Amino acid sequence: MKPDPDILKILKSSEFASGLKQEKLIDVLTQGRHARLESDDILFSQGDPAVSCHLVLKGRLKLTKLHEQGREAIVRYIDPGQLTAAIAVFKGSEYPVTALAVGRTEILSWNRKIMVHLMFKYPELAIKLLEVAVTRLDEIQTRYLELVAEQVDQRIARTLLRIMKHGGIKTSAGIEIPFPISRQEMADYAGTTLFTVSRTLSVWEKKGWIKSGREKITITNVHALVLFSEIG
Amino acid sequence: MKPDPDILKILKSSEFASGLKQEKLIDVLTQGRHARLESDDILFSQGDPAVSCHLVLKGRLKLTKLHEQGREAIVRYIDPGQLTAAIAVFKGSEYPVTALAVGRTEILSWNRKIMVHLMFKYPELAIKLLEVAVTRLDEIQTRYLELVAEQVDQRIARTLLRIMKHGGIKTSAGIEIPFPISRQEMADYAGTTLFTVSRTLSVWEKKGWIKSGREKITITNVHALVLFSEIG
DNA sequence: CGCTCTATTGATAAACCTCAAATACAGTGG
DNA sequence: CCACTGTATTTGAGGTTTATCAATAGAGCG
Repeated sequence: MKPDPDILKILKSSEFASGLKQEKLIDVLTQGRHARLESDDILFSQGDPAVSCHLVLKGRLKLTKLHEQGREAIVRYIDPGQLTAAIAVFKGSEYPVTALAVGRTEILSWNRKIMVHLMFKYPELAIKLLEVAVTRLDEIQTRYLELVAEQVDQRIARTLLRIMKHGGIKTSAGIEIPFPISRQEMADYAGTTLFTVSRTLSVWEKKGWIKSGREKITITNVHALVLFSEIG
Repeated sequence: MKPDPDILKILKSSEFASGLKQEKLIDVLTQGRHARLESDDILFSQGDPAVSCHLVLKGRLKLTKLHEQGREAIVRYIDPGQLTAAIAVFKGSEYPVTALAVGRTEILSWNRKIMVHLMFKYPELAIKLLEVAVTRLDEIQTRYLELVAEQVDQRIARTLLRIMKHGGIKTSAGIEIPFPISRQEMADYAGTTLFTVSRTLSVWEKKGWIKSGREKITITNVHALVLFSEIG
């Protein structure tokens, strides 16, 4: 079976397998399983037995975690070249989050058995994976601290900037979020309510920092927003 | 150099090296560096270059993360047999947290070079380390969600139960926390203020769920507390 | 016994959530 | 092209939770 050169290219520059030699990359690639997801497809659900790791090739995954009493938190987005569900490397676990496709999304997946096999074959892969896990750990710890220490509007600013980094595109008007994002989603990401998000965005719009519409946001003054996210 | 049999035993049952064969364990042990810390000694500080991983042999480490605007969060405690600072396996990073000894504490440390060498030599070590990182990730994600979704008193209940699990000891009166823990520390762990913790504990004391004194807590009704932590 | 550090408690205020109602927007089918 | 329908969003009022501040009490230590 010939490896798809496009996929190989993404794999090569991914956080998971960058640095590996060509032949190893091809081996890793051919042992994975390629899949396409439609928008809002659920790749896996919180509580399912964790069987596979997934690398995003195109599109985006949204990881959410649900609390018994109804509230939902967005854990993070997984962009092209990023890996998720490293937990699948260990048996007996369940996915702690739900993964949902944001727009049409392509992924490459490896099940546990293959993953463990690959890691014993190429220890550098295990180290890469470890690096991914540690990075994720650092990020969520930072967000945890922000949640404890900062006020809502500051957190909303950080949220908006994070979403921006996860795929904002430059336009003449500023930096635009290219996928639909509701106030509710922003609230789930920032740990607040859609009302508070709405109010806060209104204020920023009056200040000229952003332009927003229905499920659409353009940041017109990144600098001001960054400053605010850091100083409050 | 002969390995200390006591340390070998702890290493053998640790989350980091359990499952390894004796000779490998000895190899891992002898490449580590043993150190003793006095109470409140700082092992490493947030922002320091991350050079070593540490396994706690005796005692306990408290990991805290500091926010610019003064507030501090307790990220977790590291108990005997547990490992911390996996980040040290990668170059160019800094410790994202501060580690402080709670009581006299003994540790076994490996620097980055040795760690990477060991992981290439024994890939199962890399997988173990990955498992540790993933477990930590899951824990902090859960706490993140709790912080978003639950009220203070519920979080304080969870905090107390977590501290209990990290080394509570059974006495005739109930389960006692054997190391001094202030209201401020509980607040830093639960993401609130010492005043709110004090008030909440007072209420529980009146209900007969706990007995508390200066930097000392005994849980007399675990069941009630567990129930409350889950239902609110 | 006095000093210092921790804890308690009360009063007050700020931040933020909840709920309700009105409004804007996008897509659909006539 | 336009009315219609279902969401998404905005905005206001009011209430709750929890932080903040201040003052007091208690515990341990030399």
